Amino acid sequence: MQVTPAKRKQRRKSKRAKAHSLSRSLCPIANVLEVVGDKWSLLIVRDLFRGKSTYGELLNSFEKIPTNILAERLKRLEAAGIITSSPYQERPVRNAYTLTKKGSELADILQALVKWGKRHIPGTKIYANQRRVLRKL
Amino acid sequence: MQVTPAKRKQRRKSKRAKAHSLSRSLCPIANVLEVVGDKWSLLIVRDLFRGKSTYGELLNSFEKIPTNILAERLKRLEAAGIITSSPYQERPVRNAYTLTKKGSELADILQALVKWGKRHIPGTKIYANQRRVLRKL
DNA sequence: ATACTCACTTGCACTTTGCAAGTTAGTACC
DNA sequence: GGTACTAACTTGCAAAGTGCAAGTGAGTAT
Repeated sequence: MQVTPAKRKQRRKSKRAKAHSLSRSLCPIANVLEVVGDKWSLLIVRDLFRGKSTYGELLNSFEKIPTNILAERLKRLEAAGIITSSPYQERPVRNAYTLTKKGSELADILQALVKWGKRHIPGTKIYANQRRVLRKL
Repeated sequence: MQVTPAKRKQRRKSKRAKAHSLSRSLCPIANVLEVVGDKWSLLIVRDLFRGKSTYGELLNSFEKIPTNILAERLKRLEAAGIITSSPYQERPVRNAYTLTKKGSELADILQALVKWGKRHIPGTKIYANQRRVLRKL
């Protein structure tokens, strides 16, 4: 109780302007990659398709996403309207992350990735559960 | 004249082992993202679909890819069997980059990205030329 | 009161990116 | 043969991002 919080945020401002032209591109490909064009975002979406929903479940993905990256990506994905978080229980509050309609429509992209990967990268597999979920959409 | 001696500067080795588990994943999504899951690779592929082929043409993409990034990505994409480079003229040697069959089959992924982007990101467009090329495949 | 769990947050070393400037090989003109 | 120019990279370096481990806070269990 007596512990002083003293949270010093001290966020370092970027000195270099972030005004990179990618975001101003009219190309839908460039714009989509701005949102989900990194190594982890689509894996999080994949896991949500697979039925995971809590922070802990997502953290235990096979690829072992670092916890700070997961937290940051969840914020970004929520800000982008791809996922929503809502408490599934009070006391203690536990949030569940779920795909929005916009997010669930990423299924086409995941399917295309799976199709290409299975054809061109040896040794890849798809889990039955995931296939079923992706088929449905 | 003789072929110039390869001036191989010593590549800085990473001190931290790069043995991240992503590459060991069986999931095709994770594996595909290992290869093209960054901000630039698929834009290069997009431009090759659009008909660009030389280094200079790719450098002048709307999104202004930095030149060292372009050079590095071209090497990676070639190593991954997604593109090939071949001289289209001698004296001076000029190389043209083209998609392999494996690379051209990324069209499905690009199409899925375009479809989702047009639906969910306002202000995006697709160029007639690109649409035609992507339709063909 | 102590230990434990979940869901994060913070600190920091290391890595990747992005910008600019430099290099290499050739052509063009004078 | 000297300067100018072009294409295709390469290099240097600071800024931004990533990944690991450790810390935090709210709540539960004993």
